[in-house]
Amino acid sequence: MKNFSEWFHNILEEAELMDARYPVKGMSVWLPRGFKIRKYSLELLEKLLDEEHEQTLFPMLIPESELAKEAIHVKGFEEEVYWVTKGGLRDLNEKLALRPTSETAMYPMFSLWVRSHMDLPIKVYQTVNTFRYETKHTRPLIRVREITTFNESHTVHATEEEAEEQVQTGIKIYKEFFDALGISYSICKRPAWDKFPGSKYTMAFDTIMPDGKTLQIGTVHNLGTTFAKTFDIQFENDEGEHEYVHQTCYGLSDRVIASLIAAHGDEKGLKLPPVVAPEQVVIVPIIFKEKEDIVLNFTDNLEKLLKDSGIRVIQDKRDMRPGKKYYEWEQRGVPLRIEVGPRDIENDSIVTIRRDNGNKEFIDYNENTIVDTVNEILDDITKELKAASNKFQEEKTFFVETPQQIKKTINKKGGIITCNWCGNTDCGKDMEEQYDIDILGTQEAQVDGICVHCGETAHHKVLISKTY
RNA sequence: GGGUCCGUAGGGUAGCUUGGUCGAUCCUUUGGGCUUUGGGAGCCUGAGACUCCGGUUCAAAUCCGGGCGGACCCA
Repeated sequence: MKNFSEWFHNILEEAELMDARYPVKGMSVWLPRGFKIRKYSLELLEKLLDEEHEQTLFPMLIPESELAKEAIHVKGFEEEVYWVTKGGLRDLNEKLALRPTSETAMYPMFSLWVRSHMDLPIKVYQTVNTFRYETKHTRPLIRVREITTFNESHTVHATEEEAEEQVQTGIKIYKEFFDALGISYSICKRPAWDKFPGSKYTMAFDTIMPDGKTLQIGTVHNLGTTFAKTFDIQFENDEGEHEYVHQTCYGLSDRVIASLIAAHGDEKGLKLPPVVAPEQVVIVPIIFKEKEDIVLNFTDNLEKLLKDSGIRVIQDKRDMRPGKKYYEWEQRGVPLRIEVGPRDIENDSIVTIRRDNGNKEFIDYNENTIVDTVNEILDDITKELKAASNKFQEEKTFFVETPQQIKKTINKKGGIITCNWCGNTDCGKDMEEQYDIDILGTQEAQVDGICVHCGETAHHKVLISKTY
């Protein structure tokens, strides 16, 4: 892929996922095919969350007074908040913010809900849209002004330990989610200057894009008691004393879809993991004059068999050359194509072509086993897509030991660089400036030696890259 | 915040320097018809655009000013 940016922009339109021509900067339209991918992705995620969370829905408007309560938090967002200032022709008494995220919408309510330790823990999530007035270059799904798909979980606990455990649970859920989609990732602790405003610390998932830059695709925050103190969320413990709660929150966004597209795509177009593909199988009947009925009878029957078993299948009977159909469905990322022509029917076989590796196979046709056969292939495609994505991220991750190597590696190979680091904020910010990169964060590791940048004793393994 | 560049059918473009030949080029898209179908077929016939406002001029897609929109670079 020569130019990822351009490829990404084009594929959204070519595969009929989104229309970015909506006349407001940073806002796009989900087209039916894109919306289905989004829907299947969300179903997968919400199923994982439902095991221990409950789904809720909070209002989109937040009064200025609530939004402004937590000083550090609001500072992190104030430059990108959209405001509603009028109701009809009248000025509102109090400005209302379009939620940039929902802490300040939810936590005043949590304060009402929590009375005793019996009310804890609370674990809720919602999937909503949020708004951020981005000033940098917007890009569909990656940097947008309306995040149309913002899945945010919020939990409330009696103890610090429980909150700490919940952070691990959040990470575990997201891992499972990304694994199911075959999206590779690295996890690290964001540096102090880049954590979620108001949080104790932030754990982040980053995936690597085809051009070597990384994209943040998920975050898990330990909020400590900051918000509890601001919004007065207290409970009565079993000794009758009031204590502040410990909170976490974690979220995912449209960027998951962006990384899904980026992780698996190639020059031909999308490669969709079967679990989220709007069409998992496309049947292309090869129709010759005088033999229409033979072929169509066969493919209609095949389509019904697959459909009845729950496979998302589409038969393409359009009056077009088969070649054109192949290109089109490949561009759209359908995992498996089945071709059936008169010749195959004579031989009692069908042709399968996998989108992930392009392999073409003639397989014997048996009505009783075809569903199993197709499911096996789809499962294998899922595995292969994930393996390929993980391999790419591994190959693009480099350990370096000198400042020269940082520059050289970033410029030549791109990707993620790991090295020893002192953990000092001044040193970190200096690195970001000097090497023109971002510090993603640190990972737990036994580190010997010195900081690659300042030469002090190293305490961490740090991840750095160019980012979106 | 500062700077550079750019706006021609749904998408991509030619024309602009040197105003007139533009009734605006080509590819793609798209309606209808014929024909055809094992990797983007062909033919016939239709559809579709000069970002907006003002100025200069006999004459503006083309020159000038402004608005709106977009891309990129720097802080």
